Amino acid sequence: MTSLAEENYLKAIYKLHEKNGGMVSTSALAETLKVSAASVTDFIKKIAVKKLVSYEKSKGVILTEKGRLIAVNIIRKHRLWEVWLVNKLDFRWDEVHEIAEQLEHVISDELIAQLDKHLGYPTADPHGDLIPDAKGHFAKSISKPLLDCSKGDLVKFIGVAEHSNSFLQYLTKNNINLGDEFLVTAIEEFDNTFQVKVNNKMQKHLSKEVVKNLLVVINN
Amino acid sequence: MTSLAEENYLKAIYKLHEKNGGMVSTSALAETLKVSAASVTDFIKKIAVKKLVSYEKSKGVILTEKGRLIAVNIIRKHRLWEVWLVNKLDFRWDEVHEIAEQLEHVISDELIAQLDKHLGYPTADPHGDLIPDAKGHFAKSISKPLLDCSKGDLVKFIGVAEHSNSFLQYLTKNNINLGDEFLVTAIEEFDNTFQVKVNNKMQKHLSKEVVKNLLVVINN
DNA sequence: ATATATTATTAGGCTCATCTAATTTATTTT
DNA sequence: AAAATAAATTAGATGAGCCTAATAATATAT
Repeated sequence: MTSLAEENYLKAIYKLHEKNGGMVSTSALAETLKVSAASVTDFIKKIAVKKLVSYEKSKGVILTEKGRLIAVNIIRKHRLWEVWLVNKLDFRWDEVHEIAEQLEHVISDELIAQLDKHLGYPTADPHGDLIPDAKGHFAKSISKPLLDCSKGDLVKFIGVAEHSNSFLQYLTKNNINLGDEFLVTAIEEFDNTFQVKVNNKMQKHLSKEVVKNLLVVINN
Repeated sequence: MTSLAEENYLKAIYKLHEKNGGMVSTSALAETLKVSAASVTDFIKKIAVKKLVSYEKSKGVILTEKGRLIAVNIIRKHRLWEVWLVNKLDFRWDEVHEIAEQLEHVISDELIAQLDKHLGYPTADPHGDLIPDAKGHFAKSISKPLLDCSKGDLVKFIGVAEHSNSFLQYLTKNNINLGDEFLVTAIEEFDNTFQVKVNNKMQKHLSKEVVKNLLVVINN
């Protein structure tokens, strides 16, 4: 059916397309999957035959609907497992990715249905990423980077755009957590650094790199 | 490190040795792993080089301590996952084996430690099989088949010797559950059928095949 | 103790997912 | 537009884990 390698290729194609749009290049896939470009060319030719991607020689690939459904289903499983790891097993949000990378490949629709129920049908994972439903449908995201906010905005921090452990740990270390309320008290035009008041208590000074990766929704 | 195939071979060798004692034959492994005898010969030569088994040509294999530790660890993971599936996700005891077969290969000592804690450090899986500790040590089993009991014995049903879905479903259908108390009211010498009073309520007539596979401990 | 039947091993090959090196195609730069 | 650089593809090979068919070793029966 769908091998481990196939699942990983489809997921990588999905994520790269989501990030950069358009066709996904051989080299980008080689980079994210840590295999040679030659291996990628080989493999995508095989999954193109299976109608999981459409492939234009030397241009790149894009998922077909069939391929997209498989990819989204893996993402659904990945995010549900992450919720479980954080909410039930007390892992931190910077510890769960690698474990979920393994769990996402376990095959059992029954299992995922029961897990979803056990977790109370969560709509987002511990990083604020939306969890698609069993049919591969995502809720419409209403968040935007804090960078796009204006002085005086009162917002709620609901997700991260960057998932690196170093960024997650930076936030934890600085006591910035999902659900926090930010009031933008000042924006420095010159370097795009933000002054925010967190939960109406501590004042924080955040770099452009940080505010670009904090996803927020306008509060009320 | 340890591939999926390797884990499955080691587990199969462990289980066959546990069941039949002595060296494990090529044909028995081929049968349980559903591969050809030639593949088994090939594979055990490889894991013998890795010192996971000791192999005597045409005699069979037996696990080394190194191999045994890996096998027991997989069994530990399998049984912990089964407990989770039944206790937390509400699966029935006849539904969990196949799912646990996949989950047991997930690699993360941290995960297993947290899962164990989340489950309250269980000592047996939903079929009454003992769960080894993280060092690969089993508690000494004190159960025996109901078949070995005598008239008048008051015992507690704590495990099954046979794990087939048909047997598990037979028990469920007949409302015989782990933890039930049996009073042996009569034994038919001729065919080894047992009359038992379950939980001091219903009287049941059990075949030899059944009483052979019900594991019990003497109550008080 | 020899013949028969069973079980195990060897020999040779296959597929999957990967690799490196060589070549071709596409994109930039001058 | 030609030259230089970058990206993608092809060709040929490898290791893991499996296969079938042929042979060898062991166990069983006569």
